[in-house]
Amino acid sequence: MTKNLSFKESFIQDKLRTHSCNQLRKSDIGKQVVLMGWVHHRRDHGGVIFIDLRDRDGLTQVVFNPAVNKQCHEKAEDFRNEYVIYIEGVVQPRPADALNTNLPTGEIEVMVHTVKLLNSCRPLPFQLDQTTPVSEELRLTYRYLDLRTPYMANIMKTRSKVTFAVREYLDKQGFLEIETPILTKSTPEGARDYLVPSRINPGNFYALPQSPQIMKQLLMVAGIDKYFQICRCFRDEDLRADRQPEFTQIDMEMSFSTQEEVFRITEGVISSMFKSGLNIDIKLPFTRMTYKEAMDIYGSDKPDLRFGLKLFQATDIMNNSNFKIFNGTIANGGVIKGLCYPNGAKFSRKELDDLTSFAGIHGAKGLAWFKISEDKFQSPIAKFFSDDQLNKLKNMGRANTGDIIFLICDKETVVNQALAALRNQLALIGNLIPENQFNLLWITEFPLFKYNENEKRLESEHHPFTAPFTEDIDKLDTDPLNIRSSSYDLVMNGCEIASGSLRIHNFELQQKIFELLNLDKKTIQQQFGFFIEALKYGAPPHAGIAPGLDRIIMLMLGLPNIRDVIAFPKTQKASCLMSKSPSPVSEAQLKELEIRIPKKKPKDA
RNA sequence: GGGGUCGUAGUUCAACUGGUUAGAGCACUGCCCUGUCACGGCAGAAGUUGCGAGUUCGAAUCUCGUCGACCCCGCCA
Repeated sequence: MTKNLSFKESFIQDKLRTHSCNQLRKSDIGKQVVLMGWVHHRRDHGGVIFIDLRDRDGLTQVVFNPAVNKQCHEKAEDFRNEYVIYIEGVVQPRPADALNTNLPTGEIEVMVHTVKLLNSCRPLPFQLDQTTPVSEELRLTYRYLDLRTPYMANIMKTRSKVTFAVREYLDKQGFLEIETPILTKSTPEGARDYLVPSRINPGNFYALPQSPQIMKQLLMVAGIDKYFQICRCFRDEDLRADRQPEFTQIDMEMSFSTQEEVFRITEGVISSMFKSGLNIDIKLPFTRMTYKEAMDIYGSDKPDLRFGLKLFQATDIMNNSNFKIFNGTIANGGVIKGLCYPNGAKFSRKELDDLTSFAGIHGAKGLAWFKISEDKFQSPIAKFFSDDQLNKLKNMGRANTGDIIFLICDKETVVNQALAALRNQLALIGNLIPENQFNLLWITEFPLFKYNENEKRLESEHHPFTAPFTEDIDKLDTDPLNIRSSSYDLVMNGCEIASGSLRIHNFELQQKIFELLNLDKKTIQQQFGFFIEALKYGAPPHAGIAPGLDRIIMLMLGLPNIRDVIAFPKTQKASCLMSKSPSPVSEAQLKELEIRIPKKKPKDA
């Protein structure tokens, strides 16, 4: 047992703290106080010992002076980093030359006259003083230590405040918070489900919800009128910096509602989050843009509007040249789009090669570039084009001397995807993105369907419960790919942070949509039968949206990944380094579930 | 499934082109120090260079495989 640690003493009995470690100020001088917390730093001068006592909220310097209390001082000699201690003492002013202006409590200190060791601490796997960086691998393995750091503690506090603000706002707007099942039903379409085997019904599985979509619509049928839930969603897909297999949505649904009302409520939710989390007043209402506009000008349905670099059409200008690759691609239905990057003529050959391979990662087969100098177009392919073409290109890109124009020629989807990625990349390397700016943007009028080339069938762009755009509804049988939907996304700084739609509340229309998605009658009946049935019993018109809580907080705090806003996140391989999950289970457990794991074949077999 | 970056003491990093006993800061241990706040001083302990093969007289360094972390593509209604 650690020196000086007695089990008896280590329980605090009936004593409570009088203050947190970020509470005492000059006005408290003279008070008797009780503080408890962690030893953040110990400074031992042989005589007097200073300890920075830390809790969630901050630091307070506590002083052990042998001249004041010998026993306390002797105990403090053995204290080490992260020991948990109890102190009683008197708040006193610091000497005028020993103030610490870096600490809110820096004008005072507590002279200790009673001390108890509540717990000791082994040497740490990493230091918590944030003076040296720590690998994330280690932080995740000892997440409970990582969460003690002011950095993580502050994120958790902000997250809590923001979440509370959401509840408060939606409660005032008349929303009911209702929980929906975590053990629910697997449905086709969408992401891969996490499955949970049923012991009582062997061979059958629950699915964890990708979102409570159907349940919240059923709550509308149930007359709940306005529902919300801060709910966990699960999707068994590969992870990214901004994607975790379980994440939290602010799930909302409202009856007898319109897009305008959903926007108003959502803008209220978001602005209350910013107000409570950052004390920032977000400008309302948010900007709006149609999907078509966004794709035309930015090549993306989540454009970052904090910088320009708009795309332009160059198909007509650059067609019919001596450059056969362009001509051929256009003849096959391809397009040329481009963007002008100011002062880009100074890019080296290596930088351009890097940008070309970057475009390649995002699907482009090549990246054409034209450096603009006085009366000259420097480019490996300039020779294939007439002066007239090149001048028109310069005009189209509004290029000046010293700029560079990039062109990509391919199928429109590829062109847009690659140029949108290139646009973001150029903004990044050119430092064109202003800091501390929050650009919120509604994208509307998404297509209802997209075509899945592999499966040769229509897929929902949003989800199958999305209502078609009223004006386009008669195209269902004739021109489904050109139907717009009543769905909308909210984009912040080029990141999708919410997605929603007006829903289908008519069972015949819902059935029709399922059929267009090429789901056979049996599947529809098995997977969605109960839902279609519900729509037959007086389902009201309803609409909803689901902002992603983790992502919004990540962006609000300007963090590079979503893991930092989640207390116990998973690694890119979806495992928890701390608990080592997922992990094998016992034969007995598997037997109970009637699950057999096939033996792994040796690799060379 | 694919591409890329990385893995050295508890930790953060170093170790030149393959060449002596793999070094330093912090943490840790011991001693000293009564106004520090990333306190200071002296001394010490601490290494399967992720793991496994291979090349070589010789591997932290080169090659292959494997495990893990991160970023990206595919995927994510």
